[in-house]
Amino acid sequence: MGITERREREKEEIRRKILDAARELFMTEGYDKVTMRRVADAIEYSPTTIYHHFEDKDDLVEALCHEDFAKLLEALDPAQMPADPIERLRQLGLAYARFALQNPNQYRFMFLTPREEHPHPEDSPGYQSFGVVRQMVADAKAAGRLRDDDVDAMAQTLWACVHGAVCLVTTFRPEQFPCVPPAPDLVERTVDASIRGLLKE
Amino acid sequence: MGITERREREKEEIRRKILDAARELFMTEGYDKVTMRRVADAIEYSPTTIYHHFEDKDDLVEALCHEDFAKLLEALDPAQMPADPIERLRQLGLAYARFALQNPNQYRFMFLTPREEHPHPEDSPGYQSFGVVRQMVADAKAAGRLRDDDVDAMAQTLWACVHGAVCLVTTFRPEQFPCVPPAPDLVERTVDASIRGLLKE
DNA sequence: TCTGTCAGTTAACAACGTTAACGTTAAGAC
DNA sequence: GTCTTAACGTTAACGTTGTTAACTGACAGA
Repeated sequence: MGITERREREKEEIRRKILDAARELFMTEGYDKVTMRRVADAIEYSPTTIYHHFEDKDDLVEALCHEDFAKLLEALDPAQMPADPIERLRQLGLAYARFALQNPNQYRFMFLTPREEHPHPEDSPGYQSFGVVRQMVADAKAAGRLRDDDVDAMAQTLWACVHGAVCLVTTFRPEQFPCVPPAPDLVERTVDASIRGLLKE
Repeated sequence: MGITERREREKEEIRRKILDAARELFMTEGYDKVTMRRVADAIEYSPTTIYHHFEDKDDLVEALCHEDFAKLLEALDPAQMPADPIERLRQLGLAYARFALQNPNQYRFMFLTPREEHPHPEDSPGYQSFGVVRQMVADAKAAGRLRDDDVDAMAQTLWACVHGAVCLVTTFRPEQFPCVPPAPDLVERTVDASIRGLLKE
């Protein structure tokens, strides 16, 4: 049975090659510039080959971003956060923002592109990432530090605020910002303000 | 000179027709579905004609959104807001969100599409819209209600938070939300939390 | 040795943004 | 009244995109 295994391995290898080439293009030039032909050129295969490994372009980019959700989940590792529940939340927000600013194109696709697709399954990194936020909010609430009872709503509120800040910063170049360029610490300020807005008192 | 005037008028009319047809497509089906050919079909002209009125597709959509910035500015009319500076800010945030939720496709193009283009000129509705926010934050600060001194940074923070909430709500359908569907009042909650996060005390 | 599967190819399709080349119309110059 | 010129419209094409049908060749298993 070593032959079919080698076949499997080879198939996996070229799938990997496609993903790597696509990621390179995606990170440096964005979604539009990832054309099937350019990816094919990069790996020195014909465009049709890609369709033997991915259903279509969206499926390819989806696979790319599936991997990135795993990276996001890693970046949010609670083990690396301080003990104080509020300080933990703060560091979580900053880690999330750091990921977004370091991978703006992936971030756009992950959180800014409407999907026809079904929800993330419960064991997916995407689902789990939100679970981390939710858990930390629940902890802060259990510690009596939050003003509200609805953990989900509070977690979503925090997420929304940080999401908004990184969207603005990654969409507009500084000189395109309305009136004045973005405060250099806009993301931090947003994290702080949104958390403060949920605190008791 | 009545003739050249009629010519002008006719030219303006077809420009209007193009814009209206494009807006219809844009609102109901989104940016991708606005193809030059479909717009041309809708107004019963050849695609080439559009190029006599707009430089290219982006120029067309840009013109569309220029009109929408004017609508946004209208929607933010401070005259319709209550007197209390904090309550004013709150109503401003809600009005902004209402505009975004009612015109999701335009909103995406206005605030979520990276532009090569230069900043909005000072007298443009886009620039002025942020001016409204800025002014209300300045008023609240003058009333001694805010904790911080940097008016621009605070205005941007508020903007970021509301922006984030409407982005999430317009990007994901409820069943695609991670873990649980969005709190029905997520936008309100975000407005409230972000303002609260800037208050003195 | 034959057969069927599977990974890869070429060549084409339809749709897109865009443009060159070509009418047609009519305003303004003489 | 005739000529020129500009404006506005057309058709037909170019190059690019995602995608697919139809073929080719290798090779495991009977």
